Amino acid sequence: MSDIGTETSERDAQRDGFQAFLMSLEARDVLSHDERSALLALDWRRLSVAASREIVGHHRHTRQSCLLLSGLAARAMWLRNGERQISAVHVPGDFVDLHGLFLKVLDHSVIALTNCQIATVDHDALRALFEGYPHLGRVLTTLVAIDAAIQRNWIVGLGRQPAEARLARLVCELAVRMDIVGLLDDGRFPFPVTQETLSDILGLSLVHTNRKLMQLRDAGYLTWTRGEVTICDWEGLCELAEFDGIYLNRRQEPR
Amino acid sequence: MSDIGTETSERDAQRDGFQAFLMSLEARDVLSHDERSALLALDWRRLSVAASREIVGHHRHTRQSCLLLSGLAARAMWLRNGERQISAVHVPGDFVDLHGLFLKVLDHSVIALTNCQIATVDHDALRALFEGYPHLGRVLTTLVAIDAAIQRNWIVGLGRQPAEARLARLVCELAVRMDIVGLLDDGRFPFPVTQETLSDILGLSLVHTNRKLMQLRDAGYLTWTRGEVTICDWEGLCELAEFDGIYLNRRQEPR
DNA sequence: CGCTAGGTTGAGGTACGTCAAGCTAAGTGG
DNA sequence: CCACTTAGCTTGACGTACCTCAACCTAGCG
Repeated sequence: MSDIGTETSERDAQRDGFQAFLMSLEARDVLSHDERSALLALDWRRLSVAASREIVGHHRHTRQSCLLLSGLAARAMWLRNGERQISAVHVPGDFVDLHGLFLKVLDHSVIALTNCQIATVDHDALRALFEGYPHLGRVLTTLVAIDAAIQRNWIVGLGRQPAEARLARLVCELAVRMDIVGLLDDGRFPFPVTQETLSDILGLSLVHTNRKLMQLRDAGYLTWTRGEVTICDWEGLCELAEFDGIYLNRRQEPR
Repeated sequence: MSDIGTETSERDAQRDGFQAFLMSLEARDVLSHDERSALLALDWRRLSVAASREIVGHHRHTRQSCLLLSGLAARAMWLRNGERQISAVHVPGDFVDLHGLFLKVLDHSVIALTNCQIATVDHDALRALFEGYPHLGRVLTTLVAIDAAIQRNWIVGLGRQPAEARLARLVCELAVRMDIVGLLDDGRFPFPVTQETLSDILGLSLVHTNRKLMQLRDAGYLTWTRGEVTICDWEGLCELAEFDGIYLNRRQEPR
């Protein structure tokens, strides 16, 4: 393909939903024009997934990874008694199972929390990209490492924080992640999930989740209506959650 | 250096404590002779760290990563009130902060749970290794991804399992990880940590940890004396913990 | 106008936390 | 060889954060 052709396809790709992904990458390091082009020139396959459908199945051998273009998704694991724990929430721009490139078999499912637009790419192509563009490979691997850092943070919340602080922590984290991909608008971001889903994120019962959520609302920290969270007291929330966003690595650094 | 020289240094390195690391890698994929040599030929710097000292500090810019040759270590994070949550336990052969190569700044400390032998290596050297040996780089990155898979498993335990099952899960996981690096001997492995440390791993109080531990002992699942865990009923423990070791990726696969 | 999914509220139970004490074994100084 | 100390383990009593069950309420929607 000619230079002009590449340019066009890059612009197309951006217009069509890769913006969040690029913002996520460029929040962590500077990408060269070549790197961006190579990334977008991969053979992405687009799909729509309806809310609550499975995006990636667990315990299956994977040959491709999946990028979330729009919508919300989550990693879910089930216990024998039917209880569910969500171990990650994915926002647009997240490469939801890039770790599948290394693990081959996943121990969890990825489910769509809302209607989602996704783009998948073959592992073979990704491996070639990593070899051809080592720096780009490192930036992508950084995403995997940030993902793990987020999980560490959840472990602290689940292990040592009471329900209210845990909830506050989640809201703080999501706000920053949404901001990174341009979806935070004046302290407001979309989060159209049920309180049942929320309770599976926080490791709480539905009833308790509801009570603590109302408590945060009544105390003036936030509002949460019609699938949208509005943060009213950012400082207060951070204080309550003991939130320090440093682990989200929002710094352009040579990686 | 000549071939013979390399051979010798490789053998020396192995004799001196890299066995666990190599076993951990080779449990996940086949390494070529070249790859093994290149890995061991890095400029490793050896250190001893006394129990309960810090191995890696948090919030500092790191320029090197640290391999655990012998002993036990843990990732720890503290809350304002002084409570501690441990988000990972490291066994010999673990590359305790390989993710630092990508993150640059860590959000946690790594502390020695026992006296430890460690070996550090510069990030520059690692980056060069990743570029020169892409496949080896992928195997190393697989370790980061497995580390994250372990964390996901902890999230499920912390969020949805009662204390007893959570404890059982930890024991199952450690047994398999110890086995991978050759430290499991007939269902027995060394784990000389206090119950206070254990409670910080499980997100429980010391007293409750003690009671549940005794319960597991009394029920004949295991013994835990003089810093050694002996599993008496592997099937039963797995059943109780709902443990499925698949997430530890103990399979030689092309990565 | 009735149905349904999701949110809210109340009452009572339980797993876990806290406080406080006693126990045990290993180390230390006389 | 015997106090004495100390770190870690064990036990009891009691408090609380969270869970369960069971309603009821509300807003959308056919």
